[in-house]
Amino acid sequence: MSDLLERLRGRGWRMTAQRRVVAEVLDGEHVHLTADEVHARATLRLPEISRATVYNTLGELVSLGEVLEVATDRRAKRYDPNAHRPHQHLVCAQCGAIRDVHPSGNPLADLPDSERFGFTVSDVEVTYRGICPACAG
Amino acid sequence: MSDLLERLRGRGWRMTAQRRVVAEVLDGEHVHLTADEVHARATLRLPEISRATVYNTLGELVSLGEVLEVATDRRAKRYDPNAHRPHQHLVCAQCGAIRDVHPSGNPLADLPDSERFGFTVSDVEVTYRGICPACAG
DNA sequence: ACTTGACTTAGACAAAGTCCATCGTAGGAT
DNA sequence: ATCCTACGATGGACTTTGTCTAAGTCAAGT
Repeated sequence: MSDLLERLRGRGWRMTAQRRVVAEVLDGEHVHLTADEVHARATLRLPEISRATVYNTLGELVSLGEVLEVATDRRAKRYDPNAHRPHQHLVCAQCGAIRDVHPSGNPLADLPDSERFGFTVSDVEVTYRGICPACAG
Repeated sequence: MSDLLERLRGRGWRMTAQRRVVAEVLDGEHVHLTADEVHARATLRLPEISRATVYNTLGELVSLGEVLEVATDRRAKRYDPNAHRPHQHLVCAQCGAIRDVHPSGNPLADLPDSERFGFTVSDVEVTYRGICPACAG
């Protein structure tokens, strides 16, 4: 799926070997990688790529709306390449595994104006927590 | 409200000056403080209290279910003394301010069995994001 | 092919939190 | 009231995750 690369090129993204590799890593595996995991995988293809570049590129992809940042705790942020279809996350409290889920309903609509305290609310993030089948034994 | 201190003592918590001060700081202000903010306030009453002790005590309070940890991004975790009444959070994307909110509806019910992948789902955390009035100018 | 400004790099730096060896003390035992 | 001792506190080193900077490199338009 080099749709991603095409879209980026179409937006005037200057294409470099480093950016291509980072985009391909994210596009290739639909799992939720940390920045360091992206760096590790990128290094396999482009051994000299730097950490800073991986962070910069991930940040750009997030700004462009091509990738979502998922912060479930104070550990490393994870990057979710499934940005085009809205979804929420189901996290195993024991092993940390993450699955994309698609709940019914619109949680934004559940927050009445009287509970918005003057905020301009633009987004809602729902994290379900539980025990995955593997951990439940 | 030294209900908290009473409860802790009743549970066999060994009472020290440091723990009392941390518990009082949390119990006194129903805002969402970071560990460093708790430390700063505790230091006013007990100047020699260490950071490690504040971290340890906060961790114990969380384990005991008296305080909730709120990790909204990769900034510092915040500690929420309002653990007895279920609620969700509204976060300012700019300054990080947090408000408790009470949405209508039950998000747990919005996750159909077909989207649970065999997980035993026990909890859901909803974070609304936006810009607070102060940051909006 | 040249030029230029955007991109990359290594490493220093920073924020938040954890770990550890050692010292101190709360609270039961005497 | 004093003593004991296991539990708690301390400060500093360390770790993890991420940001910043100055200097070098290169993609792409001309």
